[in-house]
Amino acid sequence: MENRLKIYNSLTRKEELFVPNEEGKVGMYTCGPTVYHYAHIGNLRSYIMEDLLEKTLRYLGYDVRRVMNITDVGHLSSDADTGEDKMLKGAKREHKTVMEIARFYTQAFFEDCGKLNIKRPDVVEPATNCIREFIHMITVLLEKGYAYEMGGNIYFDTSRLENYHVFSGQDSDMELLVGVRDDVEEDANKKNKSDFVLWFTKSKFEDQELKWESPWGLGYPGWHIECSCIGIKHLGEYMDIHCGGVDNIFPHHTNEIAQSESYLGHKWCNYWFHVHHLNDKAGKMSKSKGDFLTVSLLESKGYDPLAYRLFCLQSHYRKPLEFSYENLDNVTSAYRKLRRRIGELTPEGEVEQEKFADWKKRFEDALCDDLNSSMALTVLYEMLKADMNDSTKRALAESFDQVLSLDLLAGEADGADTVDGELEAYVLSRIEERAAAKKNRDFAMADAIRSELAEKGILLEDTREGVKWKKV
RNA sequence: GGCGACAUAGCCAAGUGGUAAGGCGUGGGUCUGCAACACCCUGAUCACCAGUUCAAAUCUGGUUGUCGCCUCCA
Repeated sequence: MENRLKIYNSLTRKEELFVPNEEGKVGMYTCGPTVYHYAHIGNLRSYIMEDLLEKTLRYLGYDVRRVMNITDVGHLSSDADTGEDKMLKGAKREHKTVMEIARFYTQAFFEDCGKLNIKRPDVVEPATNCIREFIHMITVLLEKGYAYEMGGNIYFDTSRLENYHVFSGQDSDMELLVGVRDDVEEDANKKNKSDFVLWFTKSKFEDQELKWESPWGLGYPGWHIECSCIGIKHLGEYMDIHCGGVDNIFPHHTNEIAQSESYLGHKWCNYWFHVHHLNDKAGKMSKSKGDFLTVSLLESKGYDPLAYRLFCLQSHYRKPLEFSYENLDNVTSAYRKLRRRIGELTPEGEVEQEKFADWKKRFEDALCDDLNSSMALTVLYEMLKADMNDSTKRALAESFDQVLSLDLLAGEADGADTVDGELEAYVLSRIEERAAAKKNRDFAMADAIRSELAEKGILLEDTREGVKWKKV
């Protein structure tokens, strides 16, 4: 097959033609959530855009295998063995065990993803499932001399690498710059400032719940080792694309590359895909400051989660995006109109194959241009305006939706699905009475019926095709 | 202090050398008993300054502003 997708590669800092290791097949890895709390919509932006990448690859015909880890242990709030494990913090907060917390928030995460039409990765692997693999990898790194033991912990020795800071223009000078931030606590055990922990046995906080036996004593893994291990476990020694939020570039992805390539002895992953942040007026959205915006919160305010998906798709994944309710209102309105418009397409006539192929190509071209989702949406709008029969438009919308995943064909709910038969019969009879009243020009009666139904949550609308109603 | 990104109409946003896509909103109109829907019409010279060029939002240099990373973060 022809490789057409151009994608920005953080590693080379250039847009490149995507060429997988094996023709037609893609091994894709995504850094999953640390399941200590709900995901906020900023976290979810990354997963939406990664979902777009995965679906674009599938749409273009690639056989994609996607792997995601679940961080359920070993993610300290500081890497210097001083912070508290995030999982443990969550458990304390809610008076539950770490495993209960992990299970609960893992499920919550996938529920949120479901609402946003984010496809579940082919493989989802919790870190606690792979302790044996972590130990193996660390053992090999020690044997090869890339790691050392100090003060009870195992560290990766970054001085063994010629090019540790693979992503940035920063190089060894970095050494001088680390620690500029006041709040960075340093671990005296490290030989080099950029070294990082592979395995902890000594922890300053004693109540770490999850510990495993290892050649170096009872302990638990460092944060970075899991993604390397899980990636290699399920995708082999050569990975095509590794995804994550931009904030993962350093130190997480930098460290992943360091340990993976030292372990494997060769280049590991060719393309690095990083999604930029969702900000609010105050800047970067986070769980510790400002509003904690979750999918459930948006729903409770009456927003459709898919309107948020459209909100993300309207923008480019490599641009910071600012969230505000004003913007979301804009998009909600656009989303409602778009669905209604597509829902009104009547599937009559044959699909015009030539035009179908032509518009499909235009849609693919937009996506192939470094996932220009905004342009892809424009293609959708232009397609709807183009000179074609409804069947063709409908078929195209359905096709595009394989990637966009906006439930474009769902149209406006007509109410019948969600309302029981008795109420439906009543509503229909009232609509008839109203029609009769209108015929007699008794508009007072007609309006009275309409407001009575409105109080029951039934909204009426007179369209050219007759009265439409829906329950809200 | 170091590294990096971004700056296009009220809002979101495309466009990387040839006189500014698209969406939402606004205003006007058609339709309608009214409302809603739908449809039509409606808007910017691209942060600022200097330069390169026949030609720049698009290239170069500078200025300003916003944001991110520099061991919690998607």
